[in-house]
Amino acid sequence: MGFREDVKKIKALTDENRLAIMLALQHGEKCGCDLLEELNITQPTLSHHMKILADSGLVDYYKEGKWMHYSISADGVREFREMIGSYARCDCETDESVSCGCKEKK
Amino acid sequence: MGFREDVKKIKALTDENRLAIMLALQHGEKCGCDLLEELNITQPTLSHHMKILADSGLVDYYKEGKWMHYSISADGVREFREMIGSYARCDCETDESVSCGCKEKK
DNA sequence: TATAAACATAGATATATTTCAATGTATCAA
DNA sequence: TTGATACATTGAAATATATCTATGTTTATA
Repeated sequence: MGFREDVKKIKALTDENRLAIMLALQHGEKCGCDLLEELNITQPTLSHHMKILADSGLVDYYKEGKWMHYSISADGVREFREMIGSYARCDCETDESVSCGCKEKK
Repeated sequence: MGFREDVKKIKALTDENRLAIMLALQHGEKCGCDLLEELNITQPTLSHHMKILADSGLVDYYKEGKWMHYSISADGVREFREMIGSYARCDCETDESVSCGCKEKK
């Protein structure tokens, strides 16, 4: 099972600061210094979070001189949502023939 | 910001066993004993994970005699995906006028 | 070259999470 | 009533995570 990679990607969104960063990037790219002003965290902490978001594929980045520019990855977002959808889904027409073994234990 | 609750919900899917449980429930409800047979974990560990999934709203349950019956919550899944989509999204037509402050520092 | 700015890395600490063994509770059956 | 089954709770141990301070690296500028 390749759950480990998916868990790692989903963990990108399990931190309040990283959620705030995703919202901050929704209207276009920003550099690290801009993000630092919006979030009450230190620069090393921001660096830590941006690495996690970039590794997940949700955030793209490029370096321009001294500045790192971050933006939401449209492809990353699409793939992320598809991946989430593969777990957060249900076959709503429940097939009783595959229901649980307790039925037979009665 | 109400990020804390969303982080808590997203954490429901950041464990390999809980992802396996979501897949195991995709074709209909199952009782705890069935899930125990599929997952190489102890009963208290399963109980722990089911509580987290139920608290997130992704999984419904009811008790029937000795047995707990678990199933995917269609409403929970829909709300979960909408919540994820509020963070994993981008306004793809980037408005340059709102780009980051570094532009002016040059 | 020397300095400053932006960012990354290393190390330490506090907290959170996963897991299990042991035990408790509720339900059913003999 | 007694024993067995299914599940929950408690407490402990190992691991992971978030955060900071201190420091290193890269780039631009005086």
